[in-house]
Parts: sequence; structure tokens; C-alpha cells
Amino acid sequence: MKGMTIGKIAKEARVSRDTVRYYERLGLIKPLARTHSNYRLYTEEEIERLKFIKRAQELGFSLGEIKKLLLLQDDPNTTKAEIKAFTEAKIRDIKRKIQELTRMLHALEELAQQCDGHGPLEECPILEALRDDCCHSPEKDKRR
Amino acid sequence: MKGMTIGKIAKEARVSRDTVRYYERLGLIKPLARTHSNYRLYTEEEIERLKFIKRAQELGFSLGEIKKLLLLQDDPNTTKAEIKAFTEAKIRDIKRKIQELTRMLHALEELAQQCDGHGPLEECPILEALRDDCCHSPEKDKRR
DNA sequence: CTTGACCTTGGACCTAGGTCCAAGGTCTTA
DNA sequence: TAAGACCTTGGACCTAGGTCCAAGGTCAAG
Repeated sequence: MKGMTIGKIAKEARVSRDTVRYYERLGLIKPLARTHSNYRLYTEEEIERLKFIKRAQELGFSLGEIKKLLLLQDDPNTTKAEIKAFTEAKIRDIKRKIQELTRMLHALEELAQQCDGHGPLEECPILEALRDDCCHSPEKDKRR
Repeated sequence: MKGMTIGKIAKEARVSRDTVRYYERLGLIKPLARTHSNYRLYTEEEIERLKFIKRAQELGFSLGEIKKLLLLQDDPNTTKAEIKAFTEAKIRDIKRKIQELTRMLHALEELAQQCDGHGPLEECPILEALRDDCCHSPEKDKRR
């Protein structure tokens, strides 16, 4: 009988059995067949699919997005332009996250730099900033 | 009778009643008193506390971290150096996140740029990159 | 004295990406 | 034939930061 059981491909792809079953529930992967005793059977191809998923995760794609990506890959009508557009959407997404984190970083760095680390706590510029309304969240509290 | 009910302070601080009760469960805030009918009673101070929490969240602190920050603020033995160290730890944290996102961004940008958006899907450099083992996750799959 | 707006509690539900467990079936190897 | 290592299913649990709901109590206005 050809094929590998779930434990085998999980080990090969360095994920857990539970994760493989979880991905199956999400529709990311499915076994080629079942044995007479209902064991899932897979081939090399599914190991590659698991590795594909891992790599896509490392690039910042969610499992939902990876599902779309796999569907696109499996569909003969998909164009390269679609894949490129998908990638570019993710790029914009990541850029937005970086911008937001950079905003936080600058605000924190400014506060840390204002604090000399000495003297009474009442004058701590960091706590003061959190207490008073000073922080640079754009477009808020315009009235008052 | 002095004090505001939960609906009042929630409105003032622009959060939901449920959120205030949730913060109470987490130990971030608590009512000064209860009425005879067991209604929570708050003062201006609690509105400020809610705003403090929101501002700290905007700076990237988790509710767990904000709890520590509030405890530090309320403790007369806290030094400015401690607050500064806390802030600096968060700065390092955010820098790490930015680095990770930047890694993803560069990888995606390289892939997008390699793709001309034309021709058959089999040669799509983006899908190829996910299929083959090419992506720059550091220190992995050194054997094989 | 009733209506509607408030308040109370406990607990379920949500997203995301899994992990863990129980109860049971199967397979291999000694 | 028995142990131990697999496999099956369904469902609970986890983090984080909440939201929503039911069933019931309270309060002010008309």
C-alpha cells in the first residue's frame, strides 16, 4: 500500500499531527485517500504543501490567506498578475504595521529620552504623558 | 450621594461598560464604592485611569504590562529609573517586531519584483519560492 | 404603578493558530 | 497474544482583548 500516515508527513514537515488535522479542517490540505481502517494516507506532495504553508507563514500570510494562495495555485485559470497583486496587498499590509509600530517606537523613545532616571516619581515624564492628554494619536479629542 | 455609575465613566472615557468590568476582573481598575443597591461608584480619577490605559495601549503596552505600570505608579517606592527601564524594555520589544516585519517585507518585495506579471503560472517566481526551499528564514534546513 | 433606562452577575462567544485529551480502533513486533 | 506505538473522532482549552446575552434588580419620570 502506497502513502504515508499522518505521523510520517507531520514529522517530515516538522509540524504536529494535530496541526495537520487542524489544517485539514480549515481546508488547506487533505489526504489523498484513507486506508481500510480509516487512516489518512498522504504522498510527498502533501509534505510539500505543508512546507509551502510554513514558508508562507514566515512571510506574514495568515492561514486564511494561504488557503486562497493554494486555491490560486491549484486553479489553471489563475494568472501571474493575480499572484503578484496578492503579494503586493500583503506588502502594503506589512508596511502599515511597520508604520504603526514606528509611531509607537518614536513616541516611546521620546518619552524615555525625556526621563533622566532620577528624582521623585511625580515628575516622571513617562507617567505624566500617560496621565495627561499628550500623546500623538492622530485625529482625536479635537473638541473640549 | 457622590460618584458616577459605570455607564457614566464608560461614556466619558469612550469605552464600553463591559470593558470597564473586564478591566476590573483583570485588576486594572476598581470602583471606589458601591451603592446600597450594589451599583459601582466611580470618581473622576477612574476616568483618568481608563484614559491612561487607552494611551498606554496606543503605545503598544498589553493590559498585563499596563497593570504593572499602574502598580508601579501607585507604589511610593517606585523610582523613575524603574519606569524608564520598563519603557526601554518595550522599546526593544517593538524594535524586534519591526525587524521581523522588515524581514518579511524585504522578502516579499524581492519576490514581487522578480515577477513580471505575465506568462504561465508554472513559472511564477512567487509560488516557486514558496514551493522550493529558497526563503531566507535564518538557520534552518541546513542538512538534506 | 408602569415603562424604559439603567445596573448586577455569570458565563458563552469571537478571532487565530493551534494544543491536549479521552475513549476507542489498528498495527507491528516479540 | 500482549505490549506499545500508531491512528480515529469530537470537543475542551489556551492567549488577548474584549463583546454579548439572559435573568433579574433598581430608579426616575409621567
